Amino acid sequence: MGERAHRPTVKEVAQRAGVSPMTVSRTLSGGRNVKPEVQERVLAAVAELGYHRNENARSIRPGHSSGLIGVAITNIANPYYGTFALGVEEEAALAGRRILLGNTSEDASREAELVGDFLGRRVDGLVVVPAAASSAHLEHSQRQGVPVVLASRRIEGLEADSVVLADEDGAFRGTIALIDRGHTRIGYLGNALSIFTGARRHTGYLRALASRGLRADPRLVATAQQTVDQAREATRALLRAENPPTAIFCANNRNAIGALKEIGVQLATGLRTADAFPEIVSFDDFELAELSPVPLSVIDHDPRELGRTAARLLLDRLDGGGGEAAPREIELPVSLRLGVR
Amino acid sequence: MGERAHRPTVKEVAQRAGVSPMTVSRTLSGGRNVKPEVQERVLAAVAELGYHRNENARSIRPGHSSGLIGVAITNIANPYYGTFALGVEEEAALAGRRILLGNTSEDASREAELVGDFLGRRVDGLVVVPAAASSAHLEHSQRQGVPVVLASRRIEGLEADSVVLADEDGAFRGTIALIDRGHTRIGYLGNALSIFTGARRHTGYLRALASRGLRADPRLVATAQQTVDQAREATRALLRAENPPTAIFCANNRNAIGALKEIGVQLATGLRTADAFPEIVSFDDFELAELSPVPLSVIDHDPRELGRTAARLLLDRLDGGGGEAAPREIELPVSLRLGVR
DNA sequence: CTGTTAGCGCTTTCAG
DNA sequence: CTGAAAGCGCTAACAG
Repeated sequence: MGERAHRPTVKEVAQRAGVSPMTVSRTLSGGRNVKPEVQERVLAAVAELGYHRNENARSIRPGHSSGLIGVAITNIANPYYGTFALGVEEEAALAGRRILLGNTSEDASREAELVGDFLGRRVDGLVVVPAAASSAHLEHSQRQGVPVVLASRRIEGLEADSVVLADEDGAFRGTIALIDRGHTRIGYLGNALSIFTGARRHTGYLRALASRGLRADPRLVATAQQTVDQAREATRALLRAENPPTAIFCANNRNAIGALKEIGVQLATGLRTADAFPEIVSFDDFELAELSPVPLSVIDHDPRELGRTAARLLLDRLDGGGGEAAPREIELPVSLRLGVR
Repeated sequence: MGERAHRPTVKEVAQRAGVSPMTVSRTLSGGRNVKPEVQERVLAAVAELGYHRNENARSIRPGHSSGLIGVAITNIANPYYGTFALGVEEEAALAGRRILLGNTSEDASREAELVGDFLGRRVDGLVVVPAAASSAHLEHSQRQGVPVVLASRRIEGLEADSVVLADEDGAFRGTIALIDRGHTRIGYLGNALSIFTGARRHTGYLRALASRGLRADPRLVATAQQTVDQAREATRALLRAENPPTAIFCANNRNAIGALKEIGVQLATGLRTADAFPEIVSFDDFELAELSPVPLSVIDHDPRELGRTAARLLLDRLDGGGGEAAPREIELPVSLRLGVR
């Protein structure tokens, strides 16, 4: 397999083409001031040897950059973030850049480590879905001239470009939709309020209730679920309550999927019919939403576009010369799709 | 934001600590042969300046490697591959390595480009879900001493470590299960037969039919769907056929989800009841499978484990000294989960 | 225990 | 149009 474990260098290419390393370098950088026939010889040597410029060596020269973008997300396995990463990757690839991907598992110290590592690899910039509100490591990055773009979540007090969703607006409208359909006991399943989106969506939910003169019942609110299984468990608890909700607002797809799974399983026992179970609104669309056994509406948005936008914000700052411009804060709209099922 | 756009170097740290660059270097590499009190001074300077070793500069020194693993997958947006990437990332992180991620969109030339770029960045190795059977660029990588691990799909004639699923076995068992439930007209939805998994799963399906004396009806076989929407379309065509199938074998999650969506939508019209629709077997589990409106069985496996295994094969070759060992070909078992719904 | 020298692969001067 | 020299940030190897 790796018999001839050797990566050719400029020198070897030069030797083979009978020129100096500089001529090879020039040829590979566009060929300005190199006789066409010499270029041909160089290119031939490159092909024969299978030469690839060492980008790491290039990147240590002053002025040159690594062409790398560090991407730190909280959970690649969530298709939402996978799609987000795809958006970043696409846009980065268009600008000739590559992404370094790391998973933080929603862990702040892991994120700090990751950022440190990224800086060591001389990334040109960072796209981060922050795991927590701590920002020392991100400020550090900025101070070294490595811009940071926050995606999906902002951090209080950190001056950085950011792109987030209209969380509160979406949650508000979704909850209002439930109230309009006659519900007054509306449960809430979301992630921790300490998380940016968690807090904003919860606020939207509360504001909707208040705007219609409804009082929130804290016993119907669960905000600690990170996984589908935890969401199922929370749903089970909600359904077992004395006076269970007739509708549930799910603040993200993990929770909506957990709720629907639990409802599906309980339905399969045949003890109760579908209309005995709560109607659902989900922040985040997800696959097979249309198979929901209960009425379902979805607050829809495009994670890929979120990724693209984050990348574009970063690339603008890197290539667009706007290195010192004021932070841009973008809020992407969401759309309410009623009665997906 | 980037006011003091400056990344400190060893020299500056050395100066600040009143030592030579070598002492800084030694301290950062474990501190062998450096007086503890001097180490402290160095570490203090590092912290004050926010110094990070330039990994790119380190990696050009002989013997040192980049610590990067190039990962080329066909579609990050598919949660299956997202989870796969997570597995690779996890295992790489345990070995102190980072992943460079690229998306090929199932496009062979894009894959070749990506591999070239990865080589330029001096990755230690490659994990590839090959988009096509072409392997020149991968052999090239191996020749330069950069090992390649193939995941999910193998390439005929390429000597490389690989980890794939028991595609044929799974498809065989899934199809047999349908036959055992009395079905004789069994449709097939899969991706192109030119794709490794496509061919293997199709073979398993055919072999199952043949083993029970059933003849495959080519009009019930569709093998060109890459997306959920294409799968829906294909399902619609199948259901509209003169003598429609009473069961469908779906060779991947895109196709199963498309089929279930189409069935769900048709059911919602109320023209026919659920038992008028075909029973489904899906190769690949997926979220909300339990909400299927028709009986569903699943050929289950763990993409994260696939990713971990691929990474481990690569790391073994890199760190385990087994640089020249014969290629290892792993086939992960799959499990048939009958009656998920 | 610490510093000096040299050179990794590359490219920006500066001379031809 | 082409090459020689110098140095990017870092660390083996060799003094001391």
